[in-house]
Amino acid sequence: MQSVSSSCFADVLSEFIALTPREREALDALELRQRHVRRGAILQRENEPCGELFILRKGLMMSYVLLDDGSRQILRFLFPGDMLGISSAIYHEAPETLCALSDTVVCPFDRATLSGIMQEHPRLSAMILVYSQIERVALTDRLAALGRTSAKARVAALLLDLRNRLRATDKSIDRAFPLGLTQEEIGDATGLTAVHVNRMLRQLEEEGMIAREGGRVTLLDRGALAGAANYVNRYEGLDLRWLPPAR
Amino acid sequence: MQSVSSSCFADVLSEFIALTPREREALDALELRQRHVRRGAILQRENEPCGELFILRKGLMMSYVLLDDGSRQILRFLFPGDMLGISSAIYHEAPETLCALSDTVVCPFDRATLSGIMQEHPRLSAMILVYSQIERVALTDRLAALGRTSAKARVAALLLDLRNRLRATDKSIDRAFPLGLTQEEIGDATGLTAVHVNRMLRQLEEEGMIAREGGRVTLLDRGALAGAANYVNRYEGLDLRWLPPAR
DNA sequence: CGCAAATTTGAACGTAGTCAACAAGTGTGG
DNA sequence: CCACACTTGTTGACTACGTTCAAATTTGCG
Repeated sequence: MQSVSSSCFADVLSEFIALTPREREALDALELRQRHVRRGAILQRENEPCGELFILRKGLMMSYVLLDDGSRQILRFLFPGDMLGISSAIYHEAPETLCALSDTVVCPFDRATLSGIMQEHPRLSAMILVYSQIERVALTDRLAALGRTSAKARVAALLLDLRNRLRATDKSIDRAFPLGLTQEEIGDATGLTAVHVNRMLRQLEEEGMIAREGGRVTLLDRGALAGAANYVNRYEGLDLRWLPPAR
Repeated sequence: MQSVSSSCFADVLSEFIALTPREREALDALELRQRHVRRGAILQRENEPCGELFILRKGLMMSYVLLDDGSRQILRFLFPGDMLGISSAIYHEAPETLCALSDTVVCPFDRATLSGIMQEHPRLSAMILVYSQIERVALTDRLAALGRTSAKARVAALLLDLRNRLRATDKSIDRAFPLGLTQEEIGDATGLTAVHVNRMLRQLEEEGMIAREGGRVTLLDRGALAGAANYVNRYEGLDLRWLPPAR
């Protein structure tokens, strides 16, 4: 664990509002320490007491729950700049597991630091609420996908979402990106079996909507994919004019 | 629309923390006005600009999205004391529709009022964040249910959840409660067809887990239902010791 | 190079969907 | 108070999407 300078979370917020120096300084407190987490390692386990929150600085993680028949539901993929474990912080025991999908770097901080920011910076409080609401809406989109769309649509939506979220931190990504997930993981995110995910990917490929080679996916026809998936990018279309003034 | 006195939302928060007079007064600002909404009426429509937020004071509502094949996914049932439309407030256009399932009373307020509370009352900001996280976790439970559990388990989970949420505002409810939903609505919430919901209810009844008569449901064996559903009440087990001090 | 994990494919199966018809409520207006 | 229309609930027969199981093949990694 070593000390670092500027906040990754602040960079994400800067996409939407101009942070004041004081605000930026307060956010830096979230990322004073950093910890390396190897691929496959678990940062927080479901039903265990949860001490810390984290900012994900580098790499890809996921949150999931295990059902008592042993099956897994992946709730969310986590990208650099995401705040991890807010929902766990409000419970005595974590409602979900956090696990690294690649080698990652996270910055741990405690509830008191969050509490301090909420005391001193109403506009940052509001932005944290906004972020948790964006996540909420993204979850409802996935709920609708699992409840009411076909296997092909769910896989297409996942590919589009991955592409957009990767692009948020790496503007060089356009049509192609490294998948970084096994077909079993795609299945656990979309409520399908790995076998059926395979068939759906193949079908999307045969229909010319995507191409695959060596773990990389290319979205050949984003329009057609979006149509098949009725996908909405929830990081767009925000209205933040009502936020409290910066302090 | 007429003026009323004490806040319904404050009552909900009081279950978890002791509000100061100043805090209670600030929350009263959310419920200065009230509006009656008839069964079936729509309070906010998906993809339309969203002006107001609401506190639900009386009755039952739901939020849902429509997919472009015309199918509907019900995202959440809303009960007295719930804050409605936070997620809509952060977007230019509402991501979901709000619709009354019974005759209801809501208290409309605007973003500026919320913003004002967040400026003056850090602990209330934190509680609003806590509430949105409880809702988030409840959504992930449903995501896991749709992705990874059987039709019977989803229906059982919905019945348990309805019972617990109704009981939160009416302690007289124990085993029996008025369902207040059509089988089609249960299907749209659980990702099933009305026909299959009917079969599942019948099966739960035949197995002695529930009883039905005239729109009322009785949960005869909550343990067995909870087992079939792996259901967790997310309004329990909170850890709020870290909240900022009241102001 | 050798092993384990991941992917691919086929065949059989089963859960839930679809379609259709009928019954039971529910509310409205005559 | 009844007649009618409409919504909701119920049931059966058939269909289909996605699962399960199994085996072969490829990929990635130590």
